Order: sequence, then C-alpha cells, then structure tokens
Amino acid sequence: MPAVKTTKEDAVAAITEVFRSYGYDGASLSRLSQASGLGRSSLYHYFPNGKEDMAKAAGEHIANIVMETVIEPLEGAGSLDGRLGKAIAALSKLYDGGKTSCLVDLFAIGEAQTVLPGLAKSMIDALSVAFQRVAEEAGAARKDAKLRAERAVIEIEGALVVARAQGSGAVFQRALARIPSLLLENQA
Amino acid sequence: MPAVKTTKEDAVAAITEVFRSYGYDGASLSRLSQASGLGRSSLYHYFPNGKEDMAKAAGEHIANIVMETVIEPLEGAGSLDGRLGKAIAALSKLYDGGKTSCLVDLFAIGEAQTVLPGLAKSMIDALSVAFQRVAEEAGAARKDAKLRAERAVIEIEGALVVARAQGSGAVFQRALARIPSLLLENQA
DNA sequence: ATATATATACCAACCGTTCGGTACAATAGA
DNA sequence: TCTATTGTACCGAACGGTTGGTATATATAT
Repeated sequence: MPAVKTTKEDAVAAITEVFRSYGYDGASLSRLSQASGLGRSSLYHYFPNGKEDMAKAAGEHIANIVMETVIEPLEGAGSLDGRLGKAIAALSKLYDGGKTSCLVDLFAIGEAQTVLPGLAKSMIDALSVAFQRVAEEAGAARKDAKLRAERAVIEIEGALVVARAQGSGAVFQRALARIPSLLLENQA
Repeated sequence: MPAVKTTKEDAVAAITEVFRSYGYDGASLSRLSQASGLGRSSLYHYFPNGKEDMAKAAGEHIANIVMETVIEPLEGAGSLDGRLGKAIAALSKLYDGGKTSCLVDLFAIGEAQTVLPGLAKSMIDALSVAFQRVAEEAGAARKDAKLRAERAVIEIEGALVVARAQGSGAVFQRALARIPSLLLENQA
C-alpha cells in the first residue's frame, strides 16, 4: 500500500458530514471534494460510480456507527437500563445533541429515494427491531413491543426534525430522555 | 387584462407540490416550470425574486392550509373530540395519508435554512400552541400541556419521516390515531 | 516494474436568471 | 366610436456559471 495523505476512511467520514448537512441534492461534488480534501479525480478513484457511490458509502458509514454504538449495546450484556442508557448516549452523540440531521430523513427525499433504494428503510428497521427486543425483554407482548419500538423511532426522527426547525437541540434531548419509560414502563 | 391561462394561485399550488416532493435543492426551475405549466421565464413574472420567492409562496400556501384546516378547527366550537377529529382528518389529507413530506422538514435542510429563515419554526410553533390549548382545555396544567403538544408535533413529523422511509403511510395513520389520547388522557 | 494515487484539463448537460419581444385586454383621448 | 397607449401575461433564446463525470498524464510507493 502506498502512503496516503487522506485515507478513504477519513474521506468517507468527511463526505458523510456533507450529505448530513446538505442532503443528497445539496451535496455537490465541489463541497464533497473540499470537505474530503480530495480532488475530483481522487474522489472518482475511491468512488468509481461517483456521487451515488459516495452516498452509499455515507449510508454504510452511518449504518456501521449505529450498529456498533447503538444496536450492539442494546443487545449486549448488563441491565436493561444500562444498555438503554448507552444506546441513548450514542444517539445523542451521533446527532450532536439534535443539531445534525438523520440520513434516513435526507435520503428519503426526491430522487435520492430511487438512487439509494432501501437504505432508509433498512436503517429504520434495524433500530426498530432492536428497540422491540428491549421492550419484549422488559415483559411486553410482541405486538405491544413492536408498537413501543415504532413510537421510539418516530420520536427520535420527529424530534430531530423539530430540533432543526427550532434551531435548538433541547427538544431532541427531551425526546431521548423519554425513551426508557416509553419502552419499559407499565409492563405486565 | 389579457386572458389568463394559469392563475397565480394554481401555479403556487403546483409549485408547492414540487417543493414537497423534491425539497428546495431538488426543485429545479425546469420541474417548477413543467409542474406549473409556465415557462421558466414566465415564472419570474409572478415571482420576481425567482426560486426564493417561489419557496416563500409555497411556505405561505401550506401555512394558510394548516391555519384554515387544522388550527382554526382546533380553536373553534364543539366538543374537544370533535375538534381534534377535524384537525386530524385535515392532517391526514394534507400529508396524503403519510405519502408526502412536510415542508418544515424540507425547508430546514442545508441552504434552504438561510434562504427561508424562521418559516419552519413559525409553523411548528403555531401547531404546538394550538395543541397546547387543547390539552389545557382538557385539564392539563400549562407545563404538562406544553409537553404533550410538543410530543404530538414530534409524533407527526417523525411518523412522516418513517413513513417516507418505509414507503408506507400506515405508520403515519397510527401516529395520528394516537394524538387524541396523547393530548387528552389521564388529566387531573 | 507495477499498481496506486493525484493533477490537469476538459466535456455535455443543466442550473437559476435575464433579456427582448409578443399577444392580449383594459383604459384614455379624439 | 375609433385609435393610441398602457400594463399584464407569457415565451424563446441566451446568459454566465456549476453540475456530475471523464480522459489523459504524471507522480509516488512498493
């Protein structure tokens, strides 16, 4: 391997932030190039299919982070409260306390839907299933657990939208704080 | 006066749908032109400041619809259940059962934020205040009512995001159905 | 020597915008 | 009543600039 100034990993991280800030359409190659520190040609070296590949890489990048920092802790060892606490802390960090958008939201707009089919859905599903398992473990029947998980995911996504509109992350923090009671409370 | 093929009102309605489908960046002049039936240049007759004016008109258009079909019914006469029912039906219609996006979400992305400052926030605030008054009328203390209203708005926005990601409006309908109990239940 | 990586230069297509001009209806003056 | 003027509605063509993408050449590291 040759020496590299910017690793592909670094480039993907930078690119991901551009997509998260501007959405698919707003993430121009100029911005992508500038943020990653890579020239146009270098970008096409790492991402042969151009913007589409970059968006896919960004999606996978975020999916990996969610898997490692949110879903795995939820399925790991320890008390339910402790595991949920870790996952919520990770979500707070991932969305910078409510200041940054969710790729699920951004990649489900306009043409991005057709360019990246299924990405948004699979991310929502993964988180939803993990929450559902937590609720079941707390004693909820499968149907009830599924509904609670759906509400938790909705609260996260909705709070991110409202937080962005209000220009304040407070509402997102409040929503995160509600998740434990939403999933665990009043079980049979 | 010349014969009018397309009224400005019709143009605004068509333009609004383009912004709702593609977001600010994705709503190109070509698409706006095609959807409204007006030539690219003709759009500048109605909207002298171009795309920015069109986005503002779309925002006002939606704000008016929300005011007339959601907020006014909430503040009108009749039983709480009846008024809430009207508002929820209007929301279901406005978002086509969860199939279309919310401008609050789309206009709070990337550069649209700076192009249309405050629009998203004012729309969120108006709906939130209306919900809060409903909860207070049902017996909730102001602080509790405010929180319930915030949760209702979050559920609406979040369910729209999840519905779009899943390609199904079912989750949005479920969220709308939860709003009455969310605002009215378990009051002192 | 070979594969990887980056730079330079370029492309057609499209972007939002502007311009010059046309069609038409209402108004004003004779 | 007829004509001249005005103002609105709209369009085709073109503007400079940017888009996403490519081809070719050069550099670097093994």
